[in-house]
Amino acid sequence: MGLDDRKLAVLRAIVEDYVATQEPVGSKALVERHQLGVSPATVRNDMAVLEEEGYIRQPHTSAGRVPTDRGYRLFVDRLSRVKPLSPAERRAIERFLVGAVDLDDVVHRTVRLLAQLTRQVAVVQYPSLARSSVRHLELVPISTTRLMLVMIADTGRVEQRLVELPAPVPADTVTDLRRLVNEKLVGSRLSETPPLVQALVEESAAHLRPAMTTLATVLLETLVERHEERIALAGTANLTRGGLLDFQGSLRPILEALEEEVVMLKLIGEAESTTTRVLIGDENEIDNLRAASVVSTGYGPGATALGGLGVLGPTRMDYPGTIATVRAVARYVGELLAQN
Amino acid sequence: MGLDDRKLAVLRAIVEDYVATQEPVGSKALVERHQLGVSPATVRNDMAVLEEEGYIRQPHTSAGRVPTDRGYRLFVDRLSRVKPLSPAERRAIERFLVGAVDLDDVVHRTVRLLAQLTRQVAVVQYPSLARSSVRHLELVPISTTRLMLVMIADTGRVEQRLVELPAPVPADTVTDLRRLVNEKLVGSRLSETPPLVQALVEESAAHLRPAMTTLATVLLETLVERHEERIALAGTANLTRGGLLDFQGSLRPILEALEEEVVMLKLIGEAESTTTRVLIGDENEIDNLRAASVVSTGYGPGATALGGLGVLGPTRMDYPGTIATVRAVARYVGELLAQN
DNA sequence: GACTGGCACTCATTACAGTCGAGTGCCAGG
DNA sequence: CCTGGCACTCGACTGTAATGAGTGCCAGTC
Repeated sequence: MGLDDRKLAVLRAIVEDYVATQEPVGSKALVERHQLGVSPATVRNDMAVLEEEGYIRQPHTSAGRVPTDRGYRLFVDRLSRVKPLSPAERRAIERFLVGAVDLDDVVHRTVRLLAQLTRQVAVVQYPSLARSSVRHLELVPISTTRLMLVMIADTGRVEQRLVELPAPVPADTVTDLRRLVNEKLVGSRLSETPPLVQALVEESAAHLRPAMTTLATVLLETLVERHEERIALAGTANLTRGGLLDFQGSLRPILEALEEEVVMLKLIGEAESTTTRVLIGDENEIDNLRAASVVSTGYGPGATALGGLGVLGPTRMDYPGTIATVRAVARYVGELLAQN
Repeated sequence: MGLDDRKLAVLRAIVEDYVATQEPVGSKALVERHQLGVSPATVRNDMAVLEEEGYIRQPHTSAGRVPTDRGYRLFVDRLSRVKPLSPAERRAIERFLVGAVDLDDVVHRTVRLLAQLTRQVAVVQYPSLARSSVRHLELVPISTTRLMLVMIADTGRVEQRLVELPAPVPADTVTDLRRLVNEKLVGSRLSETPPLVQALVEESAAHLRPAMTTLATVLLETLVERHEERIALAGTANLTRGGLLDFQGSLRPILEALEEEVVMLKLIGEAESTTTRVLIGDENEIDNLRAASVVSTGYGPGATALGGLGVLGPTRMDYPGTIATVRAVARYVGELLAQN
């Protein structure tokens, strides 16, 4: 497959023009707008090759060319230069994230910021519980047979669960329970707690045993096993930009996918590290998103990811700009969380 | 304005047919589907009157009639009979809400349930902080100069805030602070706390004074004053049902409005009681929602509302069914929260 | 006075034909 | 290997005609 430099330049030009104008681009328009130094006819020949190789296609015979998913892929991998953020964007990021009062606030601000900067749909995963460690456990008596268990993670996440005790327990028993679980569990990663919890139950004094057992069950079942991951969304209105040309006419499948937390988590939460991933069109494993592209990355202090974030938009998107923005936001959020 | 019984029957028939078919309804079709006992010509005369009074209109001269917002209003106020829930729906509600592990879970399940049953966009407000009372306050030391303040409300809501202390405080000071704030504030409604907090600061011993002051500031500023209200959304994909006929072609304004928490809160969170409100089309004060209708109600254990919930859909919606569902879900949620 | 059948009229929708032009593929020549 | 030229394709647009659902009105009937 002989893709010489000029053919690549043509592909790049096609992608850039198409992203900008949203209209199929013809050979004549190309040579006018880009300094390719050759005639339209030559470009046409190059286009024919590019089409044969599957990088571009014609919507209909008498129309210009449009990049295929494969074309975008090549563009992203080899043709796009990193686009540095504008000072304005840089400032926007900083300004947006100061003054956040709690984790919820940080996440909400982040997702809105991301949606605003990229003008696409933004998704931010809350710091994963599985990768957090326990900072404090609190037991608040609701009644004599009910406790509220509150877990505070080092990332700032707070989860609460109602615990129905098998028998009434006096206040000082609650105090004992609280002391014990904190002594044993504080500081350890949530994924490492099961044996510790087990030990807690076995070592606990007889009068604490029943309460401790139910407590342990709630802890393991609702916090560790089905480690609740959460996400925040913003910018769905951006899906309507570009008329209904993007997403082949219907927003339905996209909106459906966005509402499935599980799906979204799979999409942006899989990353263990802070590398950036780009999924273009049908590279997507989720059928509903075959007409969309996703740019995602992990964020966290250092190179390990606490969670993922990303944006979703039409395959016809400004990849260099989007990638730069997603990375920048992730870095800022990572720093912000590291401060806590 | 002589709207005799038959004219009202005609209006009802028009609304019902139009909601069902989504197409302008003509005089002939009407007499065929409903037992009106008169000829099409007579119906036409009635229609002419209804149109003159502004209850229906013609999209174009040679088309059938479509209800206006005013027509829907009359229908809702005087013509619709309450539609009892089907046993299947009743069961769905019960099944959906058991097994919720915490407040977040309750809210998420509720909003999804509502979206599913009504096949529209559902909005659920978290129990309002302003109307909650304090169940417990916890202070977790992060470092010697940082505390995490965790407030647990009687509704199950948990809020956390970071407190930056002016000077390092030893552990037993934190214990003192914790005891003091709990003694003073537990049990009181959040809206009543300001004087209590004020008193706390003034009465506190000299060595606690500085820490207590900042603590009080955080409490008042981030929890009481800008009482953070939160909402959950679901079912946005339902906006795309009915093609793009509803919402006059663009989902844009609707999606934008849905993302503005403030707007949504105003829409569904204003109700102080558990009465049901129906806003039809341009009765809506929010411009973006002039093409939509909203059915909302307050929910809570008794007649006072802890928060609001509702659905948003096209003006052409099944009002009786939607109203019944919204009420039923609100009642169940109210009961569920009362159990905590 | 209220209802009805009949009839002329309106107008969105659909189908069809024709024109236009952007863009292509191919080829012969430099 | 590149280029100018040329025939060709086909979507977009325009204009016209046919279709038919639905109406408003009127004269006649109960």
